[in-house]
Amino acid sequence: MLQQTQVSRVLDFYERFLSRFPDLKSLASAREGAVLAQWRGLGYYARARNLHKLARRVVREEAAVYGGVLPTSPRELRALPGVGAYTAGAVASFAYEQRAALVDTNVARVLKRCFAPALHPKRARDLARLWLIADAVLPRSGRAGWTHNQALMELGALVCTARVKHCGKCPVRTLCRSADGELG
DNA sequence: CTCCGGATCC
DNA sequence: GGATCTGGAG
Repeated sequence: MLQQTQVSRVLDFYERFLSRFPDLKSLASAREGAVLAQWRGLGYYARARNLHKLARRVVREEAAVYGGVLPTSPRELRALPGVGAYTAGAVASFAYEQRAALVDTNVARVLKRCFAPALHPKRARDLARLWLIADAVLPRSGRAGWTHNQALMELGALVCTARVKHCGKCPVRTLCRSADGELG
């Protein structure tokens, strides 16, 4: 749901959706129409269809492989419908505490401003470089990586925002290559 | 690279 | 009015 959609907008849909489909099994046994009905109003309906396919694949078709549970490595997650590089990294890091980098729109902006101001995250070439930076600054352990990734995303969501950045309140302004203000 | 939804920010 | 939002598929 959070793919290209603001958290504040997702919250209500998330609660209602999980109330209707509490786990992968219930989602897999539902009709696609029922899933889309819960999704109505949120937009990007391919996400709903992909999530439904994912549930059926994990629970039914490849139950022998997955055992009804999501895999833990980014590479395996990436192979599932609707799961790209970001979502794979987010699930591996946040759900399973694996050591995995993740670059969403927030992290891309933070890393760009902090380490590589000349890059343009919209270009695939430059985004790939930001992924390399994300991996380079990622702590060794999965547990520390969880905190690190949460911190990067929070920084992007609350301080290093897209429209109005708040460099004066930023904890890493002294090492940021794009920071405003009298401090460098 | 384009398309996909719609609320919200500026 | 345009940009932006915890992207991914065709």
